[in-house]
Amino acid sequence: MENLLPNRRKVIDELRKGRECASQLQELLSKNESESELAAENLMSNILSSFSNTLLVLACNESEEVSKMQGSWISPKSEDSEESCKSIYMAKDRRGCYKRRRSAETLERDTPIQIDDGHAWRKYGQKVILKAKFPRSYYRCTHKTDQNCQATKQVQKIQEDPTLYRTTYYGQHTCRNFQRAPEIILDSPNSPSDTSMLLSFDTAMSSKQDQHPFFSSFPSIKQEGNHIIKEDHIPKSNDDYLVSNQSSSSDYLMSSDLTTFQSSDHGDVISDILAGSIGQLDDVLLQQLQF
DNA sequence: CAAATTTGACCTTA
DNA sequence: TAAGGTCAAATTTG
Repeated sequence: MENLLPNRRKVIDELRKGRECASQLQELLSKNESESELAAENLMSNILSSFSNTLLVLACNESEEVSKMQGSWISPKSEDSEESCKSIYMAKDRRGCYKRRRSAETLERDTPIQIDDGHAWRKYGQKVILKAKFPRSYYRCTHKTDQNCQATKQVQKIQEDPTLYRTTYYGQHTCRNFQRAPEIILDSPNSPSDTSMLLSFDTAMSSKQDQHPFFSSFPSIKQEGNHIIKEDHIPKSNDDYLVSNQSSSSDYLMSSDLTTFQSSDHGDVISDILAGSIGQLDDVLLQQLQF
């Protein structure tokens, strides 16, 4: 719990300065057209992202409530939340008897690499999306068959920033996965995320099942499809053309607790920030940091 | 050999 | 009808 840095404020300050500089530099670079500058500009984007994400993480520690939704989560349920239940008819008994997306419980998140969210996923499709540079991959829970777990997710590389993947989660995990947790549980500092459940207001979506609808609190050892922990390269299952030799530092995003994603208004704010340009980050984020 | 991925066909929705 | 989501046979992987 007390993992707050003693001089956290200073850190934030420094980060802020750094990001400000990076921001200015980016501005400068954007005025030139040469190719090398384009590359540099791209780099700047990444640097800015790092700053921003770090600030977010720090902001997470600020308060428990805030922490849960801010782990770089993006836009809670964007779907057509209103008319979601308009097409209930499930077709013939044939192959395409799948119904449309079940509920509006969706969640997006951008991560530097394909993050391991602690669940076992099985890839079941990949599509080229119109006007999108990168294909979209479809995953369902590995336990769809044996436990009828309905959770799915889609992963797609973000066009504006190919170093990031946008993952959209649908449905909740109803599966119980016993095999992957044990060894990691030893590490206690994470466990408060369980108690955080108690803070969750929306009993609506937590219907007696797993406490973390989309994620478990712990990183898993392996994940099908996209293992992020493997040694030298990231598998190109999603046909990533880029090298993305990111560090494995994505762990900092792991503590997110979904249960709050629709209960807070911060979620929207943050999502807008991250989804859009990072330049606006200062205003809102720093407000939330309010130091 | 079982489980995971790939990939084109099939299905639904707008 | 086009675009996106899913299925499932073929293929790959461990």
